[in-house]
Amino acid sequence: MKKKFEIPQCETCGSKHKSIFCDISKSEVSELSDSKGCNLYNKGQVVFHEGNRTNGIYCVNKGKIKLFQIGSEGKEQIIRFAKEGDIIGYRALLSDEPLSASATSLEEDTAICFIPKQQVLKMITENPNFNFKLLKILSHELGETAKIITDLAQKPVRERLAETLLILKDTFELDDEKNIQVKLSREELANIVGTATESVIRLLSEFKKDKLISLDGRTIKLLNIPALTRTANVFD
Amino acid sequence: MKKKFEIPQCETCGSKHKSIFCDISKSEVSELSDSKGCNLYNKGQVVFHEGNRTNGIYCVNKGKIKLFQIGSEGKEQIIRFAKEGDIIGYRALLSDEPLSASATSLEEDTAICFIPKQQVLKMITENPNFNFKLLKILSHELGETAKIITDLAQKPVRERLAETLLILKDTFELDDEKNIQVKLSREELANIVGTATESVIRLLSEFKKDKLISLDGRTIKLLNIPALTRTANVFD
DNA sequence: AAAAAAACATGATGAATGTCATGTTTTTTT
DNA sequence: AAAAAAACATGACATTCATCATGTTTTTTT
Repeated sequence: MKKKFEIPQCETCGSKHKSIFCDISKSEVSELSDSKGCNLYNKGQVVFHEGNRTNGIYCVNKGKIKLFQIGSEGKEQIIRFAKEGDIIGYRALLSDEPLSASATSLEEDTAICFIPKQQVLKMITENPNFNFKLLKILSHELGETAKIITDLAQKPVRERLAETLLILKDTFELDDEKNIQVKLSREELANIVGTATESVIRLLSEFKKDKLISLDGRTIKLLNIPALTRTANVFD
Repeated sequence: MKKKFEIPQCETCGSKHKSIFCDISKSEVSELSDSKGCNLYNKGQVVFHEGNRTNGIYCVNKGKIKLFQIGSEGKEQIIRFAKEGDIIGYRALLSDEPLSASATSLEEDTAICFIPKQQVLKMITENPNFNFKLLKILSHELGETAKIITDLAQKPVRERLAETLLILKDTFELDDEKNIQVKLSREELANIVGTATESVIRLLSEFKKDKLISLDGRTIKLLNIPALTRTANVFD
C-alpha cells in the first residue's frame, strides 16, 4: 500500500543543487517541474527493468538505488548505485537502446522523479551547460567502469572486496561513527565483487579479525581505512 | 624512421562517412581539416599514455588500436579496440580527467588525426547532430562495458574466451575465409579475457580440437560460429 | 507467539585456473 | 646466416575459490 506524499516540486527540490539540474534557469525549472512525474517506492521495488525501453530519465529525489544486470546463469551483477540527486536510465535513452540494467530501491520511501524524453532532449539542445554536464557524467562513468573491468580481471577476491568497501564509502559516505551509510546483504556484496556469498562472509570475518572493520548486522564500520586501502591494493 | 605520407584531408577522408563526422557541413569539414593534425604510427607505437592529460580527441584514419589500462601488478588489461573511423581519447577530454587508458597501434602505417579541444567543443555547441552522436557513442560504450563487467564477474575463462573471439569478429569482421581480421598475440588475448597466457593457449587448442576454430599463427578462423556462441553462453 | 523463511556462518571438498619449469618454434636483431 | 629474444606450447603442481552440507541466527509471516 503506497502512502500519500507531497509531490516534490523541482523549485524546492533539496537534491537539485547537487544534481545535473543545479544551474538551470528559473523558467527551465518550472518547465521541468510541470513535465515530470514522481513515484514512491518501498524497499526492493523495481524502478525499471533490464531489456525494456525507456521514454525518459529518472532522477532520484530520495533514497538509494542499485543497478544490476542478470547474468547468463540468472545471477545478479550489481553495476553501480545511485543516490539522491543522481539520474538513472539516461544511458538507454541517449543510446536509443533497451535498458542495460534493472534498478531497484534499497530503502523504504525512495522517491524518484521521471522526466520525459522530450523534455530531456529539449534541455540538451537548449542548455549547453546541461549538455556538457551530461557528457561529463557519461564519460566519468565510463572511466569508472573501465577501472572496474581491470580490477575484476586482475585482482583476487580479497582485494576486490576491500576495494568495494572503499567505493561504497566514497559513494554513500560514512556517518560520524565511520559506518558506511548503506545496508547491503552479504549476497549483494558478493554481487558487486563477483564472488560467492560464502566468500564474502568469510572475508568480512577476516577483515573484522584483522581490525580493518567491525560488523553489526549489515552495518559495516571502517576502523582502518589506510590498511583497507593497502588490502585493496589501490594507489591513487 | 617515419615515412613521408600524404596528410589526409577531411574532405577526402575515406573513413569520414562511417564516423561521427559523417554528416557535418562542408564548411565544418574544411574547418576541421585545417585545425586537425595527423600522425603515422608503426606497430606497437604509443598514441597516448594513461594518466596524461589530453587536449583534443584522436580519430583513427587507418589501422587498428588497442586501449588498455595497467593494473596494480603491472599487467595490461585491454579495455577496448578502435579502428578506422573511430574516435579515441574523447572520454578524458569530456570528463576533464586524465586519460584512463593508453592507446597503441596494432598495425604498421596506422594514421591518426588529432582534433584540438577547441574545435571539438565548437562542434558540440554548434552542431546538435554531432553532439547527439557523441552522446550516443558514450552511452553505447557504457552499455558495452557493463556487459563486460557482468561477464568477467560471472563467466568462467572458457566462456569468456569464446565470447572474446565473437566480439573480435563483430569489431574487426571476418575476411572471405572466415578469419578474424585482427592479429593478436596469445598474451593480448589473455589481457582481454582476464586470464593467464597459458590458459589462452590451452583453450585455443581445445577449441581447435573441437573444430570451433582453426589456427595459423595469430590468424584465427571461425569454423563454427553457432557452436562458439553456445560455448560463450550468450543468448542475444 | 509460533512457524516459516531468509540470511548468516563455518567446515569439508573439489574443480578451475594460475604459476612454475622446461622445451620448441618463430621472429627479430646483429 | 648466426645469435638472441620473443612467442608459443605442454606438463606438473599449487592455490584460490566455488560448491555442498549443515547448523545457527535473524527476520518475516501467519
